[in-house]
Amino acid sequence: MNLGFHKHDHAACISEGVARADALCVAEGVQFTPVRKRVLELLLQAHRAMGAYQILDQLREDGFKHQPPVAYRALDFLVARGFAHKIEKLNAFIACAHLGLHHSPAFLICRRCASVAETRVDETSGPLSDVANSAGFVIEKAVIEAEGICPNCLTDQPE
Amino acid sequence: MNLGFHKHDHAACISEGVARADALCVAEGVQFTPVRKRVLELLLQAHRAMGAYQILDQLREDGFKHQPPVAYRALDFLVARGFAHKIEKLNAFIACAHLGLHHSPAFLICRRCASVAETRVDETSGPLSDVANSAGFVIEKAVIEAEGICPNCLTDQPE
DNA sequence: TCTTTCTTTGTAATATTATAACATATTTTA
DNA sequence: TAAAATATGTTATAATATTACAAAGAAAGA
Repeated sequence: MNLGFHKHDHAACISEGVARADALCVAEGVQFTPVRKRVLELLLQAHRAMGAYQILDQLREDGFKHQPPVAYRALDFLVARGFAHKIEKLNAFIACAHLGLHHSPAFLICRRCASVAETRVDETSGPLSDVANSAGFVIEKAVIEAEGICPNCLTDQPE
Repeated sequence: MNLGFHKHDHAACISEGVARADALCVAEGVQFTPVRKRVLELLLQAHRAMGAYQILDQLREDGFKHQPPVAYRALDFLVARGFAHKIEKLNAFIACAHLGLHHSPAFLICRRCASVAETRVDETSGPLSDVANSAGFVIEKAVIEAEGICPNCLTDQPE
C-alpha cells in the first residue's frame, strides 16, 4: 500500500484533495467557506501533522483572522466531515489521505522526521474488536497511532 | 478476559499494585519515593483516567507539594516504568492493569461513564504491523484507544 | 421579497495541559 | 566523606483548547 513515504505529484494531490472536499460539501449541502478551504489546503500542503497554532500563524500570513477559535472551528469542521484527522499523540491535525472514503484511520508517525502516514484498518475485526465484543463494549471510534521510524529515516542516517 | 468492567476487591487491587511496583523498583534499583507511590495509589484508587491537575489537587490534600512539575515528574516516572499509562485521547493517566508484565496496552474508553479498561494486544502481528512491515516502517510504540460504550452503560440506561 | 431561522464569523477572555530553568536537597557510589 | 547521580522545590511561562456572546451572512419558508 502507498503510505506517503515517497515522492509524488504534490500540487495535484493538494488540488485534488480540495476539489474532492468541495464536491462532498456541495453534495452534503454544507458550506466550504474560505477559511475552511484554506485550512484544508494548508494541511494538504504540509503533508504532515500541524498544530492548531501553526495553522493560525499561516492564516495570519494569509490575511485571515487568527484568534484560536478560527483555527479550531475550521479544524472541527474538517475533522467532523472526515477531511482531516486529529493525531492525539501529537495534538496536531493532518489532512485525510483517503478523502471521501468512509474509513477507520490508523497512523504511522516517524519520531525522527515527524512525517505521518495514514492507512486504514478494519474496525470490525482484529484483536481489539474481539476483546471488545466479548466484553460487550461497543466501539464507536478508535485511535490507532503507531510511533517509530519511517523507511526514509531508517536508510538515510543512523539514529 | 477480565476488563475491569465489573466488581472486585478494590482495596486488594490497590495494595497489590503498590506492592508489585515496590518490588519492581527494588529489583531495578530505582527509588519508589513517597510522592511516586502516592500518585500510583491515587491512580489505582480512582480506577479511571485522571488528569495531572486532578492528581495535583489530591496531592495538595495529602500535604504534598503541588506545583505542576510534582505531578508530571511522578507520572513520567510511573509511565516510564510501565506502572501507569497515558491515555492520549483524554490527556489523562491511568494505573497499569497488568503491572509487571511487559506488554503493549490498548484501551476501551467509555464516553458515558469515563471508565477505562486496559487490554493487551500483540504488537508484532495484526493489520497495522502488516502494513508497517511492508512499508518498511519500524513500530516502536502504539497508541490504541477505542472509544465507545461500556457494557454497564449499555444496559443501565438508554443513551 | 421579506423575514426569520440557521449557520458562520469576530473577538475577548480564560481554562487546561505541560515544560523550562535553576536552585536545593537527598541518595548512591567510589 | 567527597563526588556524582538522582530527586525535589519553586517560579515562571509555553502550548493547547474552550466559553461566551455579539455581529454578519446564507438558506428556507411565507
